[in-house]
Amino acid sequence: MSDIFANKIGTVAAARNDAPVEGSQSLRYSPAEIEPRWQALWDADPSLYASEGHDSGKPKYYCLEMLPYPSGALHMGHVRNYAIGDALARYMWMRGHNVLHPMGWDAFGLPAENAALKNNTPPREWTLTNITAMRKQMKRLGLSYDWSIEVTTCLPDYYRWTQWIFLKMYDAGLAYRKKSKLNWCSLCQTVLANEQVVNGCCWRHEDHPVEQRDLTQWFLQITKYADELLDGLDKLDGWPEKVRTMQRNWIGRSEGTLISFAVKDSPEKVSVFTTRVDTIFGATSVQLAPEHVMTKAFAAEDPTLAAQVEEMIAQQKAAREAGDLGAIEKHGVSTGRFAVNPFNGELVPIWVANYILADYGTGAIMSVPAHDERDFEFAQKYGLTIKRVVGPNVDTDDLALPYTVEDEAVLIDSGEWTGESSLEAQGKMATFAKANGFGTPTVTYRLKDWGVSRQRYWGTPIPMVYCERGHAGVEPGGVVPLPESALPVLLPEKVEITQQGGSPLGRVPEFVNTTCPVCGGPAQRETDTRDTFVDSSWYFYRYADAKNTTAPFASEKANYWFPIDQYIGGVEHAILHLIYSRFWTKVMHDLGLVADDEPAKRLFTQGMVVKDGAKMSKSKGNVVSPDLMIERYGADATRMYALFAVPPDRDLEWQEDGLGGISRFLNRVYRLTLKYKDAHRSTNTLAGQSVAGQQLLRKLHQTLEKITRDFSGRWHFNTSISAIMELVNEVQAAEPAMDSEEIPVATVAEVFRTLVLMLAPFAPFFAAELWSEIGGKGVVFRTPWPQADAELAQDDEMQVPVQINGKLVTVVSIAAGSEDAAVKAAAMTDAKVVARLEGKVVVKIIMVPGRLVNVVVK
RNA sequence: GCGAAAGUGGCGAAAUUGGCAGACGCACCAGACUUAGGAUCUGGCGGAGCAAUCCAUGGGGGUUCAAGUCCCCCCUUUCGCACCA
Repeated sequence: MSDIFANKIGTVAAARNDAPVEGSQSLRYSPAEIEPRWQALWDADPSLYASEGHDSGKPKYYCLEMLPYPSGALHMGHVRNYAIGDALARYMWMRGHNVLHPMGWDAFGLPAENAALKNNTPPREWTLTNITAMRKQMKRLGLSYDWSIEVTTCLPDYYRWTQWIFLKMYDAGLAYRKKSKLNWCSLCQTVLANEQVVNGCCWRHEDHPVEQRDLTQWFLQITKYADELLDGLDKLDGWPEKVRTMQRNWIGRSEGTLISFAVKDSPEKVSVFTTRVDTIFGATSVQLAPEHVMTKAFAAEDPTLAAQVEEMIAQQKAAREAGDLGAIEKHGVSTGRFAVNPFNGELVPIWVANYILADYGTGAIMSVPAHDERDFEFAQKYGLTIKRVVGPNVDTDDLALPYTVEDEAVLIDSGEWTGESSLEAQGKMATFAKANGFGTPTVTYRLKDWGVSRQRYWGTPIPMVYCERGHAGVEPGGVVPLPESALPVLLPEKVEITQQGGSPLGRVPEFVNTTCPVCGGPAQRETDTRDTFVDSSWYFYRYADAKNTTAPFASEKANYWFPIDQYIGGVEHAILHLIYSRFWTKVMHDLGLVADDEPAKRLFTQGMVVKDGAKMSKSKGNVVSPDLMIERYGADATRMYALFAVPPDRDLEWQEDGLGGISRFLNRVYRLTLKYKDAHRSTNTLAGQSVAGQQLLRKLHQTLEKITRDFSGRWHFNTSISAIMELVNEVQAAEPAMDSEEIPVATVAEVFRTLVLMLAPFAPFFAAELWSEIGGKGVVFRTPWPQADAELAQDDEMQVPVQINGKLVTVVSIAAGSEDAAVKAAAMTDAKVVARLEGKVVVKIIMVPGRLVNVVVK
């Protein structure tokens, strides 16, 4: 490839018509001329960014940035994300890796339908047009994606396999249909997963509260993997702690006990979930959620209670809609009924309370006011009994309540368990409850199964039909999965999209009406489509084998590339995409499709791009267009600025003036490189080295060391780039010495060659241009990364600060590697030090080898 | 309320292990060159002071020969969670 490429370089360079005047101070590099020229060249060679075979002998490296939604235009957040990924991918190539660096489109979703309504353009057309525009922008930015394996989730060659995996999940019992209460966004006209509800509002409409609706929907059984998802987090030490914590909280695993309380004068029992069974002797009431079945049963016999519960539910709904659930005051109402504490036979009143969540645990609790803050608050309000049963020791009298400590606490007034430690009692009492048939140790999760049905058009059709008449094993109207041979279930093109409720596909008879694949009788297709987060849960596997027409991918190919070595994206996906795709990977692992059970070894979440202190958004009017920046300063400068301004994990405050600085820097490099380009052709390599030459080489190798270290470690590209700037400042200062050849020509050549290579990951067009100018062989970003020479980087002198009582007095210069005694002598004989020591008594002298001398005086 | 991260010049920031606070860049100031340019080059640029020197990393305490960095308390900002029994 490189030979062909070198020829192309020659052709283009020769064809250029604006050869700059060498040595001119006003020489300016023109990104507008350089960048499109190289872009055209790269675009014409699809093999340029393609990964090599598995037998390439190189270590593999899978570098992945999160795929965008094709909204129509890249924003600065994208540019930043991709600039980071691209620098890394190019660097890994130069370090001799076989790199997979793909890009695709998360192309299903509601905005396409909204656009269709607004502009009367079909979603498919709108989406594909946007993809074309954004792909062009990415190319303009010079991003090194392998476009031959591009993945577009809304095309049948992709969603066919999303359907296929769904069928596998159905077979494995992981996909099921159930009626339940679901979050409904009236603006989106569809249900939402729990993960898509933010502060009680829709994730797409931040100020619009979701409603609860009873619907029959498809679910994926992510809860089956709750423990695996949780335990897996411990091994993901290449993920930010913040993301791991968010996922742990989201999963919300909680170990406890189910305790069954008998209801007085009733055959019914009420089951409560508690993590503190050790406090059960202090239970002074049972609290039911307003939506609890027993609440309903009691209310049915008691109109007053029914009205009160009704009001409670209404109030809660209002609070949710005001987006202020947290502020709602606890209140409740007694049912007049009693439950029996199975541990001591005590009768406790049954209440209904608004702070009991219907969908967590059993929707009922035992209330222990002395040892739970919420129960305490509630009991105080209603004057319920507060009975203390745990304390630091058995004799404690005065104790501030509620007392919620469980480590180092012991039980009081708790029958045969009195005096036991809380933690031990928890185990023993659960066992006792189980042995006596009124309790079970239980684990509860906050995580709920993932509702994936959406009442929208622009999504992956669900490959299921409902057999009208039914047949053996299937009742009339029952679910029948389609066979693999029926895939893909194509999304019909001509669909009227309206804002009215119900799935748009339901209004397309040709789609709905079909035949049952088992009995051949009439059947109706499922008309909901799937949540787009399903599409993006496995897209990165498809890159490994994007053209496969007989399977989602060949396992052998996926197993070569996975896990992803570095995944880069925004933190906003911490518990959406990133938990779904972990789940999906575990499922595919269990289905035998992939070897690993985690998709990505390392995750990096970059900071936001902000302007005037706020996230860029159209509504705030503070959006900076990448296209405009490229026009003004070029893609290289724009990308480099995004990396230079701030470390990649922090928020970036966009300041266009800073971009001007990068542009000037590149200009300087351009002028200098061209001025000395003849050095690369010089045959005069015999000249000896001079002090000035040695100094320049030292700086060069120090810079190289630093950048190499930054790439493998902290990714502080801002300091990598400032190190290159420092180097260039020194090169510029050395101009006279280079002109006079005091610095040998061979050294000049080495400096510029290395400089261009170091710039290649950050400014690819620019580096390619200069590489061709200095006669570099092959493609610059496939050229091996230069090796830093530790010996050349070694300083021959060191600057040792000298302090008196910790305050800096002077800095002494001394030969590098000098003995401590010599450094001490140099410090103590320094004129400034001598003057300051006059009349003082030296108590001791602290020597930090190679770093500092501190003289402690009295 | 709970949890996490952060707070350093006019601005973005740097300081790898407790060891010269402010690298690099922006803005600004002065100068040079000029067929005036949003070009380039040179120098300056935390505060006070003529200077020696002193003060300074959100505030207050502490540990240490030495603290932006470690410990304690407080303030502010951002993010996440928010009755999860």
